[in-house]
Parts: sequence; C-alpha cells; structure tokens
Amino acid sequence: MGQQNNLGYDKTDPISIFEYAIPLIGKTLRQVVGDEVIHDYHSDPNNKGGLGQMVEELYYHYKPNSSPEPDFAEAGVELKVTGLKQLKDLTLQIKERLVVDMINYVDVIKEPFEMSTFYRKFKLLLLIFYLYERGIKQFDRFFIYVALWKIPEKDLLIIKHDYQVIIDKIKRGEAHLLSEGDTEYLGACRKGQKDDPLCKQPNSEIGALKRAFSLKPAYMRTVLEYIKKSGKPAVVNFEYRIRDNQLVSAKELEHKSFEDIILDKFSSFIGMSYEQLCTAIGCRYDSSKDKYALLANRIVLGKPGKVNQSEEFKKAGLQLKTIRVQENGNIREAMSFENINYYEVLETEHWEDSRLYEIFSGRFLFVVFRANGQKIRYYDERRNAFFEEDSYSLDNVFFWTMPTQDLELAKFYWCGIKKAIQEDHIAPEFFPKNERFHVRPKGVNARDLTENPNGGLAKKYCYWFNNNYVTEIVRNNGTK
DNA sequence: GCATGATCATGC
DNA sequence: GCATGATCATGC
Repeated sequence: MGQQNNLGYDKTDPISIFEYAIPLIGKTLRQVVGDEVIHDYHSDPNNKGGLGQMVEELYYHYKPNSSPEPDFAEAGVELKVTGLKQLKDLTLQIKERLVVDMINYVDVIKEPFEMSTFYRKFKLLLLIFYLYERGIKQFDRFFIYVALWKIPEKDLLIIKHDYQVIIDKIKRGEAHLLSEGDTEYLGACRKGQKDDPLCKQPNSEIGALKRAFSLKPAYMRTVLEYIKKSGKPAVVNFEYRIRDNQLVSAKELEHKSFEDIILDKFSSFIGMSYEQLCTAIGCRYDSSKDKYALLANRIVLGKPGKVNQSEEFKKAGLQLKTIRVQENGNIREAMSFENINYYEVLETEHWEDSRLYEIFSGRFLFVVFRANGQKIRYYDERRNAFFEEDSYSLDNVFFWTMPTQDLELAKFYWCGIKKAIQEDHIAPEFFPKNERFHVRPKGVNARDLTENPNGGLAKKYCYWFNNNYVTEIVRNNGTK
C-alpha cells in the first residue's frame, strides 16, 4: 500500500498522486475544499495564493517549497497548475508557456544540465489544467484536465541542447540578449513586472531582464493535443508513442544538434536548379505557387509532406519558410503568415500571450532559392500549351530568430490590429503598417469571409513581413 | 515600381 | 470546407 498516512495519497508514488488529482476535474477548488477553508486561507495575510500554491496547500496538504527538489520529492513529481483559455468558438487553447524555474544568471552557469534545478524538477510533471476566465477568482476557476507527463527521452536531448545554448549565451555576457527564439523546446522567457530592476549577469556589466526557464507554448500545445486526442480528461503519457513525422531520432541527437541535423539534410542539394532538384528527389514539374516550398519540404522529409507538421517543428514552434530571390538580390514578394483570428486577438490581454507573439518570437528555418538566369519550359495540361518561367536554384538555408527590437515593433503592430478589431474596423485603412510589417487579405478569393466578433462577417486578413524586411533578413544571413 | 488586393493548388 | 504556403495581378 505504501504510505497513505492520512493524506489520501501515497506521496512516494506518482500514479497515486496523479489519481488523487482526478476528482478535481469539473470542479473548482472552492467546491472541493469548501468555502471556509478558502476563507481561512485568505484571511492570513501571509498567503498570497496562486492557484498552484493553493492546490498544494489546501488539497494536497503540504507546504510549497522553493527548494531545487520537485514538489513531491520522494516520487520525483513536480506539480504545475496551468491555464487554458476558451475562445468564442469553444475551442480550448493553451493560455501561456509553462514556467518552470527562474534563471539566476550568476549561479546557473555553474550547473551542468543534469544537476540543474530544471532537470531535476521537470522530468515528471503533474499538470493540472484549469479554465482561465477573466474576472473570476482563482479558486472559482474550473479544472479541466489532469495529466501525469513524463518528458520523453528524445525531448530531453533537445531540451539539454537548448539549456546549453542559453547557458553559453549567459557565459558570453549576453544574458541581456536572450530570446525565446534562441531555442527549440525550452525557452528563456520574460518573467516579472515591467519596472523590476534588471538582474546582474556574469561576464558583463549590462543588466539583464528577469527570465525563467519555460516550456514553450508550442510544446504545451502538443501536450494539450495529446490529451484532447485521448478523449479522456485524465491521462498518463508513459505509453506515449510517436507515430509519424519524426525528423530525427534520439540516437542522432546524441551526436549532433537538431538544427545541424536539419541543415545537413540540405547540404548535398545546395546549388541545384529546380530541374536538377526534381530529378534528384524524383518528382516532376509542378505548376503550383508553392512548388519550391514543396521541394524544400521533400528534402527535409525525404518524401512528400509538411515539415511544419512534424513532431519537432510543432513542439518547437519552428516554421519552415521558402524565399525566392531575384537575380539582382531583390525579393519581390512579402511573406505571409496565418490568418488573423479576430477572436483570439480580442481575447488575448497581453502581447506576450498572443498568437502573433508566438509566431514572431519563434524560430524560423528559411530556405532560399535564387533565380539562376535559366528558364524552365513546361507543358501546362490544363491550358494545353507550353510555357516558360524563371528557374531558381537552392541557394542558402539558415535558422533565424527575430531580433528583440523588431519584436518590440511587432508589439505596436499587434496592438494596432487589436484596436482596429475592437472598434469593428476590419479594413485596410485601419490596420497598422510600418517598415517591417503590414496586414493584407488572404483568402480563396475576395468573397472569402469569416465571422466578425462584432457581428456579421468580415474579410480574412493575415500577418505579413514586408518584402524589404525579408530582403534584409536574407542579406544579413549570407545570401548576396 | 510599389503597394495592395486577389487568387491558386494542395492536403487534411 | 478551410487553412496553408505561397505567388499573381493590377492600379496608381
């Protein structure tokens, strides 16, 4: 039986701790522990009481610790209570990244990964998801899912590399330049208030913003997807099997970083023209607008498919994007992103929790094709005629993260978009634009409409990089 | 030439 | 039916 004591669960057994959480589902903390307990807790001025802390104290009956050990030290389980938000279309989404542990810049560089607080706490998580609702007290929010979540070994290898990237940056005296986009699954996210004092960092006099280790929203979204797919409100992921669309194996990751493995997949194709690539890969001319993107995807996957749907890209919030450069080095087209989800923008309070922030602060894999002066001659079956078009060659491939000052600019861009939607001005003359970003329609055609949160229907618009911003990015990354 | 609106092919 | 990943088309 183990030590049940009078707690109601065995604190040495992860499964027992998990099962004890299940009765929370569908209820609020107040409903489960009672009005009086909540009242007493709050009448003590020492209790500031985040929901996670309240669950620990009032439901699991132990005092939260701030030690490097996991909350349930004997079972190796760390308890995390984390928010979901529900959009007007009723879909549940991750509200924010999962923050694990503050980064102490001075101490962290002395800790190898295996000794780090992060690693010790994070191998096994008990995740309790609640529904975030504005204006509702924490203890009146409903619990929705419970998951006992073991980080898969392969993910740990990627996370270990992420950790090293962050540590190395701090060692170089660049803690003030850290960005969530530097890494794949584990991010150094902003933490704390605007006017918090800057932190000391080793090897530089420059103060750095407070940051914490966190699992990225993209990673958490894959956890949520797993739970949704299971069809059960309480899951254990130990039997987790990844079925398809894996780009790399754990074995490869032991010797090489994820990004190097991906870049290597392109190396033998660099310099090849469209026709040469078709021959090398074994596909034929394709008249679609995204034919170069399809080629890039095939190079990574070794078969048709979408790299952005691969397990690693989804968990990391990585995006593969294809760019065509003219012979003179200019880039004709702007770069489009997702359609703006008007509900999501309206219901998101903070820029850092927005979908756009996630996209822009994420990491990109840019695959650059360059006009090579030759022509492709092809026969168009639908139009029943021969055509000619410029041929492009694979020129350069690189990972990229948006610099922080551009991300700052994106914040104003997002706020402008939000304001336009709030005021029911979903129209080009009301959307913001600046030297990097703009808003433009994207749909099947001009009559492609979607629901307007203010009532009625609205045209579909999406987020864009200006074409000269794309040109600048490509120029700064080794393409002439 | 550039900014902006419109659309295409594909896959789930 | 719709999102995705793009490029095409046009008017100033």
